[in-house]
Amino acid sequence: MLKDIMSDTTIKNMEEFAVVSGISRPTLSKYFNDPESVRQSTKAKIEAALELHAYRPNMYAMNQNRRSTRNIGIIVPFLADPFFAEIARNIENLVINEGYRPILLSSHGDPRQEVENLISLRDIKPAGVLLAPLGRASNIAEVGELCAEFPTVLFDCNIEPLNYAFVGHNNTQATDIMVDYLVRTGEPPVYFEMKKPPNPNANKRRLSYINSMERHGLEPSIFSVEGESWNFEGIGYNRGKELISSKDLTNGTVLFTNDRLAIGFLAAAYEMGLRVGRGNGCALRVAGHDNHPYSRFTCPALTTVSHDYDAISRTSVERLFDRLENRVDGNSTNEQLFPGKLIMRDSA
Amino acid sequence: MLKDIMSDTTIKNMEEFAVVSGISRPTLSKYFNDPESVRQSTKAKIEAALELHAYRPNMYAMNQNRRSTRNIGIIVPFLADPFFAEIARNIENLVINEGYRPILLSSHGDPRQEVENLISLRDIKPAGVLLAPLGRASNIAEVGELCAEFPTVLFDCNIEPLNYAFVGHNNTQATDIMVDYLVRTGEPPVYFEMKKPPNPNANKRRLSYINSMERHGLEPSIFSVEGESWNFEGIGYNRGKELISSKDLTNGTVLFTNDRLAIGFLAAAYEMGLRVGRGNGCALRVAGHDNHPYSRFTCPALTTVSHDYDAISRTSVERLFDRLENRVDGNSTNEQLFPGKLIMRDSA
DNA sequence: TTTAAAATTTTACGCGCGTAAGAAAAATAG
DNA sequence: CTATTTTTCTTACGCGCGTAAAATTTTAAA
Repeated sequence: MLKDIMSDTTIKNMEEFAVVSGISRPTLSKYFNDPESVRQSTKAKIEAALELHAYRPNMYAMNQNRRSTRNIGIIVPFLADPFFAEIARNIENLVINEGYRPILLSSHGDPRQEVENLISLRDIKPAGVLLAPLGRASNIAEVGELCAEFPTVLFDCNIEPLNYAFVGHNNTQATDIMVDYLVRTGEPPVYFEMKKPPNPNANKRRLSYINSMERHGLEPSIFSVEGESWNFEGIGYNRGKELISSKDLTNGTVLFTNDRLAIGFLAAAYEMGLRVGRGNGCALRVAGHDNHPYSRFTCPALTTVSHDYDAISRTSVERLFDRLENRVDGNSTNEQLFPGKLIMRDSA
Repeated sequence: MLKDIMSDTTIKNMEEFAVVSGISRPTLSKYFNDPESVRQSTKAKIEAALELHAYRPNMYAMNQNRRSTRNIGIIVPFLADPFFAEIARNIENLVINEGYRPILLSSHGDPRQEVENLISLRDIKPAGVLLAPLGRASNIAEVGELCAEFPTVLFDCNIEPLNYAFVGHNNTQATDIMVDYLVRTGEPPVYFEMKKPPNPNANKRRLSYINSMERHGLEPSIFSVEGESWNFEGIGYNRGKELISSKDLTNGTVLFTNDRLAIGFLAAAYEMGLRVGRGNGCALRVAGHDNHPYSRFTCPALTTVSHDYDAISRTSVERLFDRLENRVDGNSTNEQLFPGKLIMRDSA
């Protein structure tokens, strides 16, 4: 590349770069740690030399000696879910903008993988961690140790016994507005969820559904279906087919605990000729929860409740950096929730 | 944790662990580099001590001095696409099984981000790299430098001028079997693609479509739609709506250059009351390409061509490790393609 | 049991950079 | 222009581990 052509010598370390730049090594070290910490004139000299000689400090040597690395560990439960992929992308960018290096790990829906991630995260000595736990299957003790060892912010899914910094979605309020909307606009909803949901958010949602229905003077009715994996669409599809053919679905509205189950169910309904939607001639209304990236493209488009993705990712990162840079007075509110927003589409 | 309770001393480095384990530091170093390289009896001693004292070598100190790190860089163009998320997951696991540490980066569909990734990858001094480039927007020079600097295997999308190790999907053959199937079973397909596809695979597919049609003695017909982002579903949806309302879609079958465009189109068709499928009473057949994880759940379920995901990810990793462990005679075939498989569902 | 081979220990140096302390130089204030 | 503050330079040591070489011990072979 250009830089190598212009310089006959290849810079191997900071010592050599000190020679060609005419700046002493300790000052260079200071510059690379924070470019603003040196005089403007020396900064200019360094950057001029950098243009010619293409040198980057050895990351391993740096991180071996620094009090703190600039790594931020990010762990999500299931990256193949576009929902988490989007959140991870947001968070990554925010972390980079703070001048840190995001390191993204996915637990792939597997508790053992999550523990593996927790362990291997220690190897990189992160300055901080943003962790979205698997939930029910998470190893609480291991997560607790991580929180004790590194500044950590949990997001998306809390582990309540830990009572640790958490930023997430207000499942109770979000479910409530959805139930309210459904009751106002048609048949009251029955609820569709997994018997053993991987994520405790599901419990909050179920409870909220029940409360909401009772507040409306209506009888809650819940389908709890089998299935333990993260293959939610598949579960929604298979259980949906069974349910539809069993004719148990007497009611005209189904509220799903999350969009991915609803996506699977909609495919099943379509295949079985069951017309879903809010229009005339529709046998069934369907609503979801999460505003999954694909919920716009279901048939019909899925009515759902959106997380405040933006606020949640932004706040998670902010809270972490507040702690890293000590601009926080210890124990602010542990749990920080953002309200959901009703997304009205065609399915309900 | 248990280990800390049982040992009064906290092990800070290998020196201290040498004392408590009764094994010399150089031997420990050897063990941590390859547990099988020491005598069974000493291995047992070390692992017994490890049970009691919970020590892990400092990654930064290790990697500073080792001839080669055990990091494998993995770069994918767009992780929020479940297609790539799935491939990345496969590859990650394979890399872990080889005893290496995968480091996953996403270019988020942005060429600048890709260059950033290429650069920041150098910081971790990877032993090898598995790179799925953005394609048309990729900085060929930068990718070329990476290939020259580290053992690299390209996958999913080749950068042909580089003529480098590549493992991918046989777009030509895959499109061909789809056209063949469509011609045998109904109206010959018109082709739907983006005018400026981000990925050169699209060019292969278009060409194959044209050749295939001509071989059947049929007139190729192509809709090239606008749109430059990676928001394929949105593009398929919006252009689909236009196309359907313009009545330009005289033909009864549409073959999409990829599933994500088809997913968006199917949503548009549904919304506009256009009945898609292969059965009686259907106005239009729709087929895709990729066997995207969500293609099972479209309405109707999408007929498509699948990549041999498994073979592609496995072979990519194998080829990389062949080079890393020198079990390869230099220049085997550069380009290695795996055939697609027709997935017959309800949309065509 | 003797001998050769293999594994381990001892000793010692180096990797590239962080960082501390005092001296020197440069910028700013008076 | 001198005094003071700020920044840089020089010097030096340490981080935790890889690794080389020679001495020593252990194991396997004869």
